[in-house]
Amino acid sequence: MGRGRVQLKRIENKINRQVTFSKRRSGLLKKAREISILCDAEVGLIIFSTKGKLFDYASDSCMERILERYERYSDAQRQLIAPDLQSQGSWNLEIAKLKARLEVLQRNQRHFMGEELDSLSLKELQTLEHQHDTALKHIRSRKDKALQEQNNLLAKKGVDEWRGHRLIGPNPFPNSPAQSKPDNPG
Amino acid sequence: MGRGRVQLKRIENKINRQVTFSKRRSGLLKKAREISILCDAEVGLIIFSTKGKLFDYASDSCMERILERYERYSDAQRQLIAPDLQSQGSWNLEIAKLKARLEVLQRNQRHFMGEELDSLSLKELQTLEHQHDTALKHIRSRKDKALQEQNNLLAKKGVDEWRGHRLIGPNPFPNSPAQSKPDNPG
DNA sequence: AACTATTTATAAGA
DNA sequence: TTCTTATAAATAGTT
Repeated sequence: MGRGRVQLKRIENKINRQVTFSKRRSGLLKKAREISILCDAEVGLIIFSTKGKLFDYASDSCMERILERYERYSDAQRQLIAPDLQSQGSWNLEIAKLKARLEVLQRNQRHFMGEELDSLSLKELQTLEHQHDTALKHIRSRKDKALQEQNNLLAKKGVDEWRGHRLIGPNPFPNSPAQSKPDNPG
Repeated sequence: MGRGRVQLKRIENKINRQVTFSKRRSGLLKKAREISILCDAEVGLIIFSTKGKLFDYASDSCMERILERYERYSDAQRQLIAPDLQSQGSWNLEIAKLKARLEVLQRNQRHFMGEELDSLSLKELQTLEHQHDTALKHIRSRKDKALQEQNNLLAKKGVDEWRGHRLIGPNPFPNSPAQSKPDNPG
């Protein structure tokens, strides 16, 4: 709906993707609200942006109730395989599970930071090294893009200021990183 | 969108309501799918009809994962805003804290793996890059040591076999892996 | 279910 | 981000 058809595939341009997300998000939330009111339906909508920000809508009854109902429904369909092993003492169990997960994650993180490496086998070390290489490639690529964007912005902004002033050289903004930031609207 | 405006209130005619529900439901599900694909967002949509029938959509990762993430997010937020102990006692609080912590760690880990980088600032990217460089140095150093040790072991084994010795039973060279100096024939 | 007159949503541009 | 506008899509009422 707009000036041109759109293919159903990820929008590669980051700016466009962000703008489209913003527009469609509000459209989707609006329609969720409409159907729930017009048709007396219970609706829960959860949206996480790429950046991990949450947007949600829940009809009259709160999201908690809808999710509960959903899980009851799912459970019912799943035929209730596991009965009531968890009722009272489940808190301890859940805490234990969470702690175990935390433990594993923290250990992983230390390894990623290059600590506690003695506990790793040669093969694990090689895997780790490879993961770093891959991650670094992504990070550098993303960083370069960010730099480029910043430079473009600065250049655009700067051109006007330079007109009528002295020109120092062909490239007024050498690739120096985040050091020189003029007014950065935050 | 249709022949006549529609007021945002429950459609009283049952038949109309049912028909509208059916049409709008498919529209809503379609749009949920579109935004998740176009904008690379994680979307979960749950619809219960008046009659209690369930319709839902979840982007790539299953609904379970989205709901989990939603609850982690909510918990984390609630934790930040109101550190209230709920009715059940301190268990909930502890679980909430652990979950919030997990959320942070998992996010970190994704960044370490070179994922979800869009949410990072240029400066954060540079820090991340530097951490990787440091970690890689440690890992490579440790790996090289491990390789050396392995070579030493192999070399020793080779020498023994060369001499026609058979290593059966207890290790004649108790725990001195790195130090071992096989007499070099040469 | 189809059809179609209209209203809405929204892509692109400013 | 916000507004504007041309167009694509969705859908209300009809058949």
